Amino acid sequence: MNTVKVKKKVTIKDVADHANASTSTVSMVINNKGYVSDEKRKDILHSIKKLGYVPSASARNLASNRTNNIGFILRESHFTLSEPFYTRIFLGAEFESKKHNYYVLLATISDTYKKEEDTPRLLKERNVDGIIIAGKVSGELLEEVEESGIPFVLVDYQYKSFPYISVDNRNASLEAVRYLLSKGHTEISFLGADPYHPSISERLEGFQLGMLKAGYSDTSNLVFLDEDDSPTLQTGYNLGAKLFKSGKKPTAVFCANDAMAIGFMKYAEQHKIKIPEEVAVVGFDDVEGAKFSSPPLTTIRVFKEQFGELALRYLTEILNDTGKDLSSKYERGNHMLTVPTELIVREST
Amino acid sequence: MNTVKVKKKVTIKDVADHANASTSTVSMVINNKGYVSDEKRKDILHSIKKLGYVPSASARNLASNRTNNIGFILRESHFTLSEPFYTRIFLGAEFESKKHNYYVLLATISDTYKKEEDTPRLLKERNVDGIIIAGKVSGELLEEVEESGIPFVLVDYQYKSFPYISVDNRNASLEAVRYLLSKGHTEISFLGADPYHPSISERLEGFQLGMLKAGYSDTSNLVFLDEDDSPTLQTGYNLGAKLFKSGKKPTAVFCANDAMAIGFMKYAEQHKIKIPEEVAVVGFDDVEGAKFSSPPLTTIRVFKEQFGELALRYLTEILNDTGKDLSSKYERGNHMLTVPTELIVREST
DNA sequence: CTGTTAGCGCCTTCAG
DNA sequence: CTGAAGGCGCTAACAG
Repeated sequence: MNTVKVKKKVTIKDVADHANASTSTVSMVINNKGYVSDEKRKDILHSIKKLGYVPSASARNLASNRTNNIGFILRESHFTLSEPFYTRIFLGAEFESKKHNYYVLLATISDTYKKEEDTPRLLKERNVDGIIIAGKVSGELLEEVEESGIPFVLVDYQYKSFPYISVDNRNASLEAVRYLLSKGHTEISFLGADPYHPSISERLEGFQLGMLKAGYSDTSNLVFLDEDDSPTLQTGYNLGAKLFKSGKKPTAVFCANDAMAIGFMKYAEQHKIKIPEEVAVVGFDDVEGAKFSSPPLTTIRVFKEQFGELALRYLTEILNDTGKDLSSKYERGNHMLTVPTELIVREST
Repeated sequence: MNTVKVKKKVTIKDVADHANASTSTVSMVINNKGYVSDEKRKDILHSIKKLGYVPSASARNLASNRTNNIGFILRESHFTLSEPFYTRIFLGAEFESKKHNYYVLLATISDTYKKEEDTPRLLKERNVDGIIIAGKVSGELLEEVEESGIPFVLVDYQYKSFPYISVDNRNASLEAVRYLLSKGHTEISFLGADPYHPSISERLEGFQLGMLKAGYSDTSNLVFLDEDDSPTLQTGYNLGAKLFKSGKKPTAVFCANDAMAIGFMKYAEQHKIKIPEEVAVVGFDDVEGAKFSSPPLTTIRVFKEQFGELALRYLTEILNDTGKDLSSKYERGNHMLTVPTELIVREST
């Protein structure tokens, strides 16, 4: 048995006594609710500090029927990716949660999610007030979450008309194209994969829009898509091969993401194609490796932490909905919030 | 305002009524305490399932004065490293936590920790039953945690005589040396940095021990240490330069970690030194990149997830200490648990 | 604007 | 071995 130093727990009652107030007044002060005279409030705050009072989470949760927890659900494989994309999103949420006095509970799910069986404990036990779901996950899980009635938001993924937060892919791509055009490029190729993924198709659309605005209405023979594969290094490499073997000679290539861009550059390097002299390359994401590729990659930076921040803020606003009409604030069509991006120019252009 | 589907909450009382038992009996069944007749237990379990009863965390926490949370404290910079070392440790803890019905609350702290000011909320609010601290963190934080009286354990770090879990560095290094010896190498060099870090010094000791056992008692001129720097790619590169310029001609190099090993191989590649023909290289950690280095690196795999698992299990055992003498189980000297390793042979040897 | 008073849902003695 | 009853610390009406 351990000898544990138990500083006798100080409760709300102790504070009330010390400040000559009632527990309910103290409660109001703590929760910033109702009206308390300035003087009393000051007394109470003083007593709280003096006694070192810290409210018991379980007690207030029990009484108020909240949990003060936000769930963050994520596929395990996404979490351990060496590119800490989702990790940063989580971090953003965790950081923001401090401001709103929530705790973030992380739940990882396997890639082969099975309804019921794999239901995250925090959902089963309803131990959260709201849920953030990051990245592509099983539709079954999403249905379960929706059925639970717990407010939730998707991040970097879309499904049905569920609320979500995404990168402003179209505008970002548009900016990239404008930049390339401004550097004098006109033969610009787009390399993509998994074109049915919303993010990818939006990036393609942004590309097409940018070209269209510059007067290039037909880009079809400049777009290279790998429909079967996902946008990886290898895919970029393969499409690079395909592109050059097709006889096309674009002066610039815009890739659907950094991984593909880096794969493409690898192909170029091995085939003595000089970057940026012969072909300029732009990626998308600004992954850690983009800075260290050779040459360092010009790309569109996505502010990962902001994803998490926004998601958390969105939920807290719903949860503390004081009657303001949130829908007017958020629903522009069924589109939700977008996180900003920034073009980072390095040496590949 | 949302229309929320509220499946009326089913409480322990509902279960008790349904099963013709009292709430306390139900409670006992849930918590596996006391004696309940088999028949009643079966009835109760049946009712629980039938009604879909899930105990309320806050209620039971309030009543039992526990939180059912384990805190996981980690430096933010460690968390977002592109090598998901700590992320995996966290994952291991999270995974194991499910078995013990705990939630894991992650708290990141900045690299410039300031007592009081930066104290993680979960500590301040005492919202955890136990704490896992991963990686090197500020001593101030550690003192605070100790003062709190909350049981804790360090992972991959040591401080004073606080309980910790580490890699079995000595044995692992010993194994690496034995392996190299078995391949006929005798001139084996050790490359290290930050030699005052416990892990590094233990690896060096393992190396020395291995050499000693094989009859090479003096390894001093085979050991290259960078005292000022940490074991990074760059350090490995630099020590490679130093090694070869020193005129030494080892046939094998054992590096304190993979980063250094990869840096060393980069130097070798640039200077046309063939690996493994001229120099065999062994690393330590088995980072993601080890598989993709050229050549793929022979190294010692550390089971990251097990760190988290062990840490969590250690805490739960302390927390549920039923009177068994834990100290006898854990304290071998002040040394604590170690996670196993495995030699992974690839093409660099 | 402040104090009184029920519970929130569960655990835990303590009789029976 | 089982049931009754009190209380964990706080919030939320409701009086005053």
